Amino acid sequence: MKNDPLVSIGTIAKRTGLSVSAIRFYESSGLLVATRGAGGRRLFMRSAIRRVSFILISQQLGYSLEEIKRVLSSLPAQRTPTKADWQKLSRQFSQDIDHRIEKLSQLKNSLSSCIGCGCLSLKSCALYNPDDRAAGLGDGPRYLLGDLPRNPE
Amino acid sequence: MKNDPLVSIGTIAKRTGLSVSAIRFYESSGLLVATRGAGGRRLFMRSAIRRVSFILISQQLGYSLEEIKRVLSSLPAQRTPTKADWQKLSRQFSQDIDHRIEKLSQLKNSLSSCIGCGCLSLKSCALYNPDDRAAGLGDGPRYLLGDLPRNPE
DNA sequence: TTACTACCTCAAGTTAACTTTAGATCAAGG
DNA sequence: CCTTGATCTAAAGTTAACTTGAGGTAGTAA
Repeated sequence: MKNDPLVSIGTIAKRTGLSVSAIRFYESSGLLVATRGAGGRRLFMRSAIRRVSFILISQQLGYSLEEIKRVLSSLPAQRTPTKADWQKLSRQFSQDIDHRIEKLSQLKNSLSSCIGCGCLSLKSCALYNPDDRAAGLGDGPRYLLGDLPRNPE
Repeated sequence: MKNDPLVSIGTIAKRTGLSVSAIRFYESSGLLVATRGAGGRRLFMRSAIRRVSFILISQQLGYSLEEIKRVLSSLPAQRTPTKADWQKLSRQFSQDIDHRIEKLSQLKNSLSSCIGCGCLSLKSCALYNPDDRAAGLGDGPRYLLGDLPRNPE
């Protein structure tokens, strides 16, 4: 049993720290695949544990389940993914992490120049108005960090 | 009007890129304070723009509105915050950013050692089982990255 | 005067990511 | 044989963070 290639939902839950219901939910959303055994019970390949791990890490990086699903769809659902399969995802992941680190560094820099300026002068604060330090122009919308808007009104 | 100390909700919306309804929502949740003018219209201090900026940035860092509210509660709600007021928050923020950068770097390291190991051997993968590289012990739950669980079942 | 446009309130709707509840099945242990 | 524990399904509930809708007021432009 210990080395059975197919494991129960409870095992996945214990090994990943997730709830059984969450794993059921992941399966029903198509993030995981399971065959069925006696009495309709889900049977997962052991590699599903790794898949769940990947999902959890991705979530911490801020990906939605939909996005994760898209990324994971490049993995073979049927056979156990190979080294090369994971390597591809990992490289992509690594780049994304670099991206995030860079964004955070930028944010930190903006923040310290903001401390410098005292965060009081709206016209010169780098955090408030990053593209427009020298300008003092009109008063249209100014987005923060350059990656909004999110405004549909 | 341009330098009026009190501004309309529409102005806040334009300057922050947020929707009017979101700002209304923030006020009703206690994240922003407004007085009322003619016909019950909200009047915000100009400093509310900065406050909203702070909220947006914090959200990008993954804080919930509740947490942000807690942090912002250390700012004076009535008078316009001073340089020192913002500096305190900024320093705290900076530390948090450092923290996140460090976590991401760790993640990236784990990831590359995982590429090294091929992500196939569950017993030796650093990402899968960071605390337990040498061990090969029993099969209790193993959490990722050391900061779960989130499992209430 | 008639349109706009910006604003108001209150209630209900939305989406993501799960959890909870209720009622049923099934294998193993005492 | 009976109970316990793990599992199942289907449907409804939950929380955060907003948006949308309905119906109304108020000031400004043609």
